[in-house]
Order: sequence, then C-alpha cells, then structure tokens
Amino acid sequence: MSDPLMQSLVLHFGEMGNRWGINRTVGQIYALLVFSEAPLNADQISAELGFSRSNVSMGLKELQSWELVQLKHIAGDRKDYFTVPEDVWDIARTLILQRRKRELEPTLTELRNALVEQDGSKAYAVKRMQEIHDFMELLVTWTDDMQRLSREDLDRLLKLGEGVNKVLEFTRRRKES
Amino acid sequence: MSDPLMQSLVLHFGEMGNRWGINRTVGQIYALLVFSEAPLNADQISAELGFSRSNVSMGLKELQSWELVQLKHIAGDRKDYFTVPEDVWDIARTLILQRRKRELEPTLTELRNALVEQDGSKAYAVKRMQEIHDFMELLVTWTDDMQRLSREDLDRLLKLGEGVNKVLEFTRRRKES
DNA sequence: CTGTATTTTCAGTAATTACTGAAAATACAG
DNA sequence: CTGTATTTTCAGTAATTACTGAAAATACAG
Repeated sequence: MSDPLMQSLVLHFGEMGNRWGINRTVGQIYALLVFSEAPLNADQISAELGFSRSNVSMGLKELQSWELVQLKHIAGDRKDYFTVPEDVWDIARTLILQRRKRELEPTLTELRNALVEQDGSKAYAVKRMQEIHDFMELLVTWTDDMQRLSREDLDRLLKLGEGVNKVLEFTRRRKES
Repeated sequence: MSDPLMQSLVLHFGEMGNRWGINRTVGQIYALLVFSEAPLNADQISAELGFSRSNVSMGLKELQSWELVQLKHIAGDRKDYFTVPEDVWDIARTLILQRRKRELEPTLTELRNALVEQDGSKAYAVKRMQEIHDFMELLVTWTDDMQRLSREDLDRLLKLGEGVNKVLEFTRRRKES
C-alpha cells in the first residue's frame, strides 16, 4: 500500500475485527474500501492486502451479507467493483442494525420461548429471564425508533447528550400534572 | 442442571458468546450466574456445566476483568463465591462501558494519532479518518453522558423513543430564534 | 509457622477457524 | 451458443483458540 498511514490503519482495523466478530481479512478489506475513494475490485484488494484471491472473495461475500458494501459496475469492465456508503452515519446505521440482528434478536426469541414454556418453577430464574427480555425488547424498539430519525436529528440528539435530561423535565412534569 | 429451561438458555448464551467476543465457557458461566439466585463457587459451576475446574477458573478471571461478576465470601467457607448485579441496568451499563473500552477506544486513539501525523497527502483517506474519528468521539461522549443519568431517567428516555423528536423541536426552535 | 484447602498457571492436546490453490461454476462479450 | 474472464466453492492445511490435568502458587485456619 502506498500510504503508510493508511496501511497502519488498515492493519489496525484488521486486528479490531476479532473484537467485532469479523475476522482479520474482512476487517482489512473493509477499512481499505472505506479509505479508498474509487471502487475496488477483488484483484486490487487481493494485491493491496496480500491475501489470496479466494480469501478476498469470501471476505467480500461476508461483507455483502452484512450489507456493508455496495456492488458497483464500471462500464466496459467485467469485474465487480465495491464501495461503502459515502456517509459515515449510513455505515453506523447498518452496523447497528446488523449487530442487533445478530446479537440481540436470537436471544430475544430464545427468551420469549422460554417465558412461554415456563411452568412456574424456578421463580428466580424466570424473573431474571423476564427482566433481560424486557430490557432487550426496550433496546430493540429504541434502536428501531432511532433508525427512523433523520441524520440531522440523530446528530442533534447525540450532541445534546446529558442535556437531554433538562429536556426530559418537560415530560416528567407533564406526567405528574 | 435441574431445570431444562435454564439449561437451554445457558447453552444459548454459550453459543452467543462467540458473537459477543467471549467464548462458550465464559458465556455459559455468566448465564448460570445470572439465573442463579445464590452465589456459586467454582466447583459448583464446574459441576453444573461440565467444564474442567481450571477452565472455570480462567472463565471467572475473564469475567472479573470485564467487571461483570462480583466476588462474595460466605462466612466459614474458604471458597470464593460469585454473583452478578441484581439490577439488569447495572449489567447493561458495565457491558456498554466495557465494549466501548475494548471496541471503540483503541481505534479512536489510533485515528487520533493518524490525524496528527497526517501530512496532507491522500486527502480522501484523511477526510474519511476525520469523519470516523468525529463520529466515534461523539458516541463516546454520548455514552459517557448516558452513564451519568439515573436508571429512571434512562428508562424514561428509552421509552420515549421516537417521541424524543417532538421534544427536540424545542431545541431546534430555540436555536433558530 | 504448618498443613490443608483452594485457586492459578501452564504445557500439551483437542477443536475450531482462517487461508490457500486448484477446480468448478457463473457471467457475459461476441 | 462458444470461449474466455471472473467469481465461487471446497478439500486440504496452517494458524489460532479452547480446554484439560497436573503441578505450582496462594490463602488461611489452627
């Protein structure tokens, strides 16, 4: 890779991949695409990162299953080219949606079933299941709501931060009255 | 394990462990502790889950490093007993804090350094680094702010969901005027 | 301080996951 | 439809991670 700065960041994203539930190859491919202005094809990625062509193919398939990359075709070129969304917020949205789908929803389903089949024994465990279930459901509907906000509103909301507390006073008072 | 419902959930949390960046053993130990009312010692865990004593020891150490379990001593008993916080919100708080520490902060540091060392070449890549950096920083300060809210306010805020948009109108109007 | 219960470490091995090269499948220009 | 470029699959192997049993370290009752 030409730029050493970019190189070191690509390697870093590769390492972080582990912690994000994707592997090194996938992490590096993704970072490379994020930092590259022009779309890249599998051969270019393979050459840049030094992974075998087939490994890159698998990595790209995984990124597609996460809906994190977009397939682009260039006129007169038979190869598949890939990019990522221009807007970091779009990337974040997809990432949150996908993690929810993979990390929260299976457990939520499992808990729902457990609570239905529950027969009144093991009261404490059941109580715990209910609590976790309710919390996860809350999180899921909340992220759902957030997905529906515009990029600008989301930005405003995040920047408000703790200040949201003051805004909440309104709701609190409204309820009390 | 006596209860088949609990058993299947413990196994499920073990499987999910992979997606959460912890391994099967750690996932199962944690679920067992969550669903058990009384504190458990390593021998009990080892017997319940069928893992070797040493594996349980390693798992417990990892959970301690995540600050997800609490060590308890029982009078007259020399063994170490473990529990998890009673309140699901406390568990969630810790989880978010720890994930931030492990998944966001290293990358944020890396990006910060990259931006400092940046020499004006590769304008597009640098722009991308800046965007990701800013976004991650926003997320970090926001989760920080949220950690400071009380359990009740947080609950209220999450339940408000999309409705927060209406509340935001205030801020928006205030800025315009 | 001594002896025993308890926990931790660690080398060895088992299990899983990542990666490659070659072969098969697919896509498309002509 | 044919031929070639391109992508995908997959069996084999390399690398990594998980797990065990035994030995070492630690903790503490007496």
